[in-house]
Amino acid sequence: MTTKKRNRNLEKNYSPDNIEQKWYSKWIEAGLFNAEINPEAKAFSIVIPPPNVTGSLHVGHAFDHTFQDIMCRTKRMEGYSVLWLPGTDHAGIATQNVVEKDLAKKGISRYDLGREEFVKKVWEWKKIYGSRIIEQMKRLGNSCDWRRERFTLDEGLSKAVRAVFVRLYKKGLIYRGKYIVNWCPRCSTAISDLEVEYSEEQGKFYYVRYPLIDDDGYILVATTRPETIPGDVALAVHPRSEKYKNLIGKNVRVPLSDRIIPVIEDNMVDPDLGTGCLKITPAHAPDDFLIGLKHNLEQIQVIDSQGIMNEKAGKYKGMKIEDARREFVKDLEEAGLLEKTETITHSVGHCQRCGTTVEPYLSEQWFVKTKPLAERGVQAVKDGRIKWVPEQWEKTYFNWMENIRDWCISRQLWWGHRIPAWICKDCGHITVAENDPTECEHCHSKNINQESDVLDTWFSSALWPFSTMGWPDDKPELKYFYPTSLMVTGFDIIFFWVARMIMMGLEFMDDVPFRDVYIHSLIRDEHGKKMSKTKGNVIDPLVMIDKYGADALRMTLAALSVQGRDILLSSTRIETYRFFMNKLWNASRFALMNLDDEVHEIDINQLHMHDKFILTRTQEMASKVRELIDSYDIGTAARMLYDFVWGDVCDWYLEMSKPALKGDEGEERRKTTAGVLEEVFKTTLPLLHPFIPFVTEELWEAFGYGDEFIMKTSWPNPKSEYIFEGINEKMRILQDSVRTLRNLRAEAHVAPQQWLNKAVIRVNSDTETAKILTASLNQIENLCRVHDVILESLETVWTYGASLSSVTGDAEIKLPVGGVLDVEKEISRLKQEIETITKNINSSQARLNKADFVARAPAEVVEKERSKVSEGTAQIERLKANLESLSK
RNA sequence: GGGCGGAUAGUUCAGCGGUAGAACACCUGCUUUACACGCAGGGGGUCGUAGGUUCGAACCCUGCUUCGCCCACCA
Repeated sequence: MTTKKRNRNLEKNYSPDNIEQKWYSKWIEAGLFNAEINPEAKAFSIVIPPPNVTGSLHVGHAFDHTFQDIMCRTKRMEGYSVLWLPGTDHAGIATQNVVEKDLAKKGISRYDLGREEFVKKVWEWKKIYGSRIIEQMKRLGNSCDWRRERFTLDEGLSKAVRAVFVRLYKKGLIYRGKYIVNWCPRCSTAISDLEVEYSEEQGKFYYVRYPLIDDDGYILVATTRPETIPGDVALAVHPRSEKYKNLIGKNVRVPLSDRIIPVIEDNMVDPDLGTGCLKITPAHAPDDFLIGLKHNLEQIQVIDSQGIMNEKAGKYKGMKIEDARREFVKDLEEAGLLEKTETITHSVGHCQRCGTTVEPYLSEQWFVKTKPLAERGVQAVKDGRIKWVPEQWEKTYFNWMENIRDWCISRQLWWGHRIPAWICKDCGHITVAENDPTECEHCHSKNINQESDVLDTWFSSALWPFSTMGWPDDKPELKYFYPTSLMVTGFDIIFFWVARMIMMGLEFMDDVPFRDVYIHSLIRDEHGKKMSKTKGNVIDPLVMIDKYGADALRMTLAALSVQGRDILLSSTRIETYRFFMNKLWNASRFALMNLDDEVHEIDINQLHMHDKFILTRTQEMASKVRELIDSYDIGTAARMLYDFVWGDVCDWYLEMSKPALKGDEGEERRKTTAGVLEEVFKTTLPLLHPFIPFVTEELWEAFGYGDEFIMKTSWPNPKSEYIFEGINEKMRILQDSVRTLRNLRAEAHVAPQQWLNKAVIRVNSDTETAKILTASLNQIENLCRVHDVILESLETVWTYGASLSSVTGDAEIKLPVGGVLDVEKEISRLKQEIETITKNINSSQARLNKADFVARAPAEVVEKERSKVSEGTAQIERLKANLESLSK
């Protein structure tokens, strides 16, 4: 005989406040999140998508983390050795911008401080905000191995970044060159194609005349950027353009200047766009740049890195782009060179971080040659080495990877991994090395300077799955936990991050970075709007945790999670799940009030139908929830648990167990019922634990199981001795009868607490229904608050006087009401009921009348229709008999 | 220009081939000793639209309407 130390003094209402903090500290103390290399166990690993150190955790993170935590906790319970590796991202531009903004408040610019001082300031910022984010993760309940926390700019990762850079460079997969890049004049740095966000905007097409040399007339060119005309070096037309064929090879004069430029042909020109003639400005437009290279044209830069016109722009020097444009157009007009303007909508690129209009800018930059890397990445998914969930994202991935362009990785910033390249002032040679060189590797001059640019922040993120585990050193962690099992992230960073991790993982580990990648939807507000600080519709997870508790927030996010649809979150939703915590708490409180210290065995022979029902359902939950979680469907799992606890356990089982627990059914029944209750909670709490870790741990202890943390228990295996075939269907008959009788009570306006004297259930005595109901009469009396429920055959002569009647299945349920029956109302109710059933019979009959249906539909479907007809017909007969007796 | 996703009760969403479900909101009645963070009951939907496949369609296929997202070098 075992006994447990139960805590029967639970507060009446659940309060998460102290409980969550308490358990989190205990878990940490006990080292329960620590990932250990255990050759005996299978590994399960996740590296966290490192949040930016720029701010605080938002509800999107909370969702992301809840999902990962549910996976990790479940896998631990399933016996895996689990690593959930946490960390944060230095977030290059984003962080530099916030710190700069912060400094600007004090009137300081980064140039005032100088590079070294400024970077020091950012590190100070990182210290404060980075640790704040970590604290927030802990409040959520994240079961990360904090001993292994990493930062994308820490020493180990810097080593990895350098190693990767050098190896890619030596392999020819990183190159440096002067190209047109996307340039943010405000951030004063190059950005990658992905960091440009396009939006449709109103703009103007200026139709400009380029006077022909040696000929009368002019060529008309449509441009949106007249201020770049001083940078023009040619006009281009399509080689097969009828309109311009004979102008190829002629020369024109650049408007408002003396420069003469040629008319060339190039098939990149779209003859149907604008006037069909394109002005070529290689320094300020990507296409023009390519055409310029092809035709060996000069690159004349007229706008500088700050978006200001330079000396090549002549009189416009010093003007901002917009001002220069206005002035230039005015001058064109005065010179009679502007034919017309036309309003158009075109898409304009903006800097992802600051919204400034992006300029195509010619500059010296570093690039990753992505094609060869991408090919392997595509192959890995095609081979099934990486699985996308939901699968649809595979297409998006392929589409991008198959059309990938080289990745501009250099940033003219101060915060980030400085590019490990040293440029020799004497011979110009570039030395790329993992360790700081002291001399030029080519001419051995000591006169070398390190490249001042830093790397795109995503460059270091791309290495995250292996750099965090000690690469390039040969660490046992790498062997054991790499490839990681799962990557959980949003679709917004599939290209930025997921694709690049795949490429880098394959290149440097020769294996995929993760087996499965789960892409979840975005969290929006209750109206479907994207949450943003400016809109003021942000739901702060920390505020929600303070208000409702972390468990409630987690359960909400889990239950709302659906594949392929945005998630709309509101605080009333969280409230619903907050109520669920209380429900679970009180159900447990009830159980504890009725459990002895002694743990009672379940005597199978003592079980009633509802005991068998709840035992069976409990075992079903153990296997179903596990299956759902293993297939990443945590939404269904959470909702199923919610319904099970609230519906099956609380609404039905706890109510039905009351008489036995009170001792009304004898001591043996009391003990067995206690045993069932114990089994239900001992199994269900662990199933709930991954979703709501805190409250389940607290209850686990209250039940007296606290010698071992619930976190450390194994996932419950369904026990076959507690699975009773067909019990759910049997239970349904009881439930339907109860519902029908309760409905009659409500019809009769009987107050819920009032006990009625008598109710009658009439059913043929040799039926299954009769058998089930006979065994459950006490339960029905109890659940419906009727002192005496009488079961009698349908043939028995009716002797109980005026009554309300209804039917369910093959039973008729009657509630005698003495002389107070409202006959009129009862008649119309019965008629209504007859009508509904008749409609159902008719639709079933109509189907059965079709030969095709009977011939082609599966036998069981046909049989179901037949029984619906026969049962319905019988029900109508009974209802009609009741009607008749009323009409008399 | 390509691609993807959504359109189901007042609202937010499940369901994805066999007679429409949940939560919230709403209505009726309740201090039923686990829980008013609750209990019991109820009203409310021709499942965007037009066709097709099928014995049978909210569910599969095709067009259309509509909302949203992503990609692409419209000068």
